[in-house]
Amino acid sequence: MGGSRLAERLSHHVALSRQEQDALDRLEEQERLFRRGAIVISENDGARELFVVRSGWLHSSLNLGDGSRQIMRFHFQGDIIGLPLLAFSESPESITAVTDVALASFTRERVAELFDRHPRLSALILALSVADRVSLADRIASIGRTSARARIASLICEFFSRARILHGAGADAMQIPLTQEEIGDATGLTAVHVNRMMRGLADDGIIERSGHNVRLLDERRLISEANFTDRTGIETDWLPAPR
Amino acid sequence: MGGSRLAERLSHHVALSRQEQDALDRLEEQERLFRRGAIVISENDGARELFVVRSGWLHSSLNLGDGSRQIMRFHFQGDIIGLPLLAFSESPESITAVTDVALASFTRERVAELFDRHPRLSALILALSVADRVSLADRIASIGRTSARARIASLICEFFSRARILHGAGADAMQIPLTQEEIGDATGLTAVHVNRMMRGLADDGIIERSGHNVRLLDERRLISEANFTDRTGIETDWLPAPR
DNA sequence: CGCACCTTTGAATGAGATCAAAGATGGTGG
DNA sequence: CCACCATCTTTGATCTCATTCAAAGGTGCG
Repeated sequence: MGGSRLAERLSHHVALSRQEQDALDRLEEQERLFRRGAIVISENDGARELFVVRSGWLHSSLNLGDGSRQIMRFHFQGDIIGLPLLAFSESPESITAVTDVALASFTRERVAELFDRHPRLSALILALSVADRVSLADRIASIGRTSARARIASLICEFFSRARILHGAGADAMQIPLTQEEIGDATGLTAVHVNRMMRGLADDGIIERSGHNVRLLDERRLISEANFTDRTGIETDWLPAPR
Repeated sequence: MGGSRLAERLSHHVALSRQEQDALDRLEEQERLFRRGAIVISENDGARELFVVRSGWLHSSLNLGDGSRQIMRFHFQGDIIGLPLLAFSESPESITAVTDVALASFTRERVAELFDRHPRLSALILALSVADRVSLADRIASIGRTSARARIASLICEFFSRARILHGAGADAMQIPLTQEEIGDATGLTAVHVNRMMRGLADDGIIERSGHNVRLLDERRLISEANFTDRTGIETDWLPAPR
């Protein structure tokens, strides 16, 4: 089963005290499995729990009235999902499992306890949430002000950058278990146009594709076409003392 | 000078203890003024302080390589700005004063103190930050999946909804001190097209314009065309006990 | 009063959407 | 193990919404 995935994530940034480690372990006592395609939290549902991703890919999305969908963000191991529950009783977004996933669930009362007892962890969670917000802002700029090709390039950059946190820095190839429709829903494009753009990137020798595997051939060019900025490192020197 | 604007904002949601009130007042000891157009925080600058907006409008934006700009979010009285400083040493975004503004500045060490001493305020700040994130997500859906007309409508809805928190629920008219270029930069459109869409909304009897004043004539229709969801109320029953 | 900036309108262009249909892939049950 | 069916990818043709380019009015501030 292994320890807390959130603790793993946080310990990339600070050395956790034993008490902090324990508190985080307790958050992940409840493990739940969902199949590929399962809806973990449904838009406008009274959500009751938050989750930490233990393994797998998910996305959060918004369904527009006319049947179209916007995917806001993808979630990986160590991510906290369902944070909107801290502000709203009905979930503003749907969370869907992209692959089979294992999640650890906990209530917001657990979060209250954490804030009460562990100021440093609380501040760190705020910092992560702020970093997440900045990524969303980057996505807005990508969708609002760049070409279809740049949006696809940017999404690929983001996937590599986030995968490298989990699986080491070197990798130049990875599985992206998404359909072109999902990529379109994340970038504000149609599946057809996603296909043309990905083909374009491959034809120009920037990436190589086979099935859902993507290899970077010219990473520098991809980054520059995407206008991509890596936002993985976060600042921790200001945090309050651990308990 | 008056008390803390952040305290005012938070007291819409919970009754603050005397100690909490005092802690927030201390955050806003330093008042600073900026003229319309001034850049408060510049992208890629080593930012050193956070701010609470005491009065005026600002926006945060990202400048793309090719000279285009994306405005992520507008900020009003009681908003905390510069939160990215909690995660990044260099600001990922620029903050610009849209009107003359008064800001209260404080350091992240003050935030650390707050987390150490006031778990309920900390949790509340996280909740506000999460609510802000949800608004950004709504904006992504608007830009990624809706027509130019709907994006403009949605922005107008957001302005009214936020203005009503500050100035009472009834208002059906307000000043929107933005140029059409700024509206375009926020919605991912060109100024020319913003003009056409606003004219369209006015021609169809949905809004009425004179100068920068906008009056709602058919609010229901505006909301429905915009696919707008109001996200102003936030949940507070889960928060830890006050100190 | 004059100049800079903003708004408005028109005409031409273009990026991405839509519609349609032919391959490829893969999971399921027989 | 393989055949079948649903789903996904790929490609072509056409259309449309928003951009671009251009230029004529407004507005307000110094």
